[in-house]
Amino acid sequence: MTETKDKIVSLADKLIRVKGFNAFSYKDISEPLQVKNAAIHYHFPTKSELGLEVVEKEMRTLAENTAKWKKLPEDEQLSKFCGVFRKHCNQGNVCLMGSLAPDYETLSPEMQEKVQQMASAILSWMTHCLEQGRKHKRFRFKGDAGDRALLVISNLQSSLLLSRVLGPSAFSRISRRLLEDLGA
Amino acid sequence: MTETKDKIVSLADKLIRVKGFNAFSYKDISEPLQVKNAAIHYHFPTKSELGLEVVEKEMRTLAENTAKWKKLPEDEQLSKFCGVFRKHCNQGNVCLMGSLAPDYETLSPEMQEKVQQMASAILSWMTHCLEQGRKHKRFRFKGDAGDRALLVISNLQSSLLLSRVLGPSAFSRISRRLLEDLGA
DNA sequence: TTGTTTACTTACTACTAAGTAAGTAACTTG
DNA sequence: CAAGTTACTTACTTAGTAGTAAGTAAACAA
Repeated sequence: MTETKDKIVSLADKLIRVKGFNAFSYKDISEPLQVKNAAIHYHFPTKSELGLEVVEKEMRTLAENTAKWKKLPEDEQLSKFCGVFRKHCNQGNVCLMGSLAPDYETLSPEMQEKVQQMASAILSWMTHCLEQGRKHKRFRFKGDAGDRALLVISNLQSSLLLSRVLGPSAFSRISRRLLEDLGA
Repeated sequence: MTETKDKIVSLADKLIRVKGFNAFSYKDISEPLQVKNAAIHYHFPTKSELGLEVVEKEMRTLAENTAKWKKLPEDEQLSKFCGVFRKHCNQGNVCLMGSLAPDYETLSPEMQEKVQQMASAILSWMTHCLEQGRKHKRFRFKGDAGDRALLVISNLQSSLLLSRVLGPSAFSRISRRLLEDLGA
């Protein structure tokens, strides 16, 4: 991948998180990178294909991270996962899911499918993490691990959204309560 | 308020929830209502003013509902509140906060302030509900009621977003766990 | 009855969006 | 060294977008 192509994807990622997929334009990318909008179309013929690459990159990052954390105790794995969200919070970003889910109905079928895949990947990792963590007495919680995973993900996702509106304390209040509830 | 003006606001509300504030256009309103786009500008000179009216209407509805529920036990109040979200889920809507928070940075200062007010109103109602509910032994939970209120709101908000992507079971799984956790 | 307001329409402007066709300079490969 | 490929630019099209100025028919008010 060329330098420019990388920069386009990174900037698109940032723009999706800050402004939303439908609100950013090619000008928001071409101007700061000092290229013409046709240069973006050269690398990504359509906006949808650019969006796909952003989501795919995020999924690769998730896979890399979880692989890296694999040998840690589950409570520490979860803590690392929260750390990714904290970092985004500090940078004024929301998570990709939190940005793309509201726009879901306006996305191309290809992007819809990719977003679905990302959601499933996150959910299955979190489910596994909680399940194993409970088995290893790192977590204490009631009910199905899959249900609990949905709760944790939804809390982290919304904490970034609410932080936008209510200030960054929303994130820290939510994430702290979350981890305490799990007995982590 | 005239009939047309009412219909414009209702349709804008639906469009914000389904497509997002930046993704809907005046054509999405003028065509189904069989008026010209200038008619919308007559009632709402700018898109921002239309958005403000949608949020204000939502805040009035919230105030009406909570007033109506005031004498119910707190667990039933919360159940009614969840019912509003369930209804939206069934209609394929997300909540206004869930739709407007990701677009927050692209909104006019006036809309940003109004969205903030809405978030504060929801949070303060939920906090009061949980606080009183715990006092009246209707709820059991650890920690500050305000923190818990943030968790509940963030779960409901994200449950609608995730339902878009993962199907409506996400809502029911999250809301069921939520209520069980509170001992409601 | 005349003047004013309400609720629009007609016809338009200024702008921005994504996307494309053709050209080009530099690098790579046989 | 020639041919092709890569990574763009130039210049453009098409199709929207929010928003506006001027006109109008009907209802209402003095």
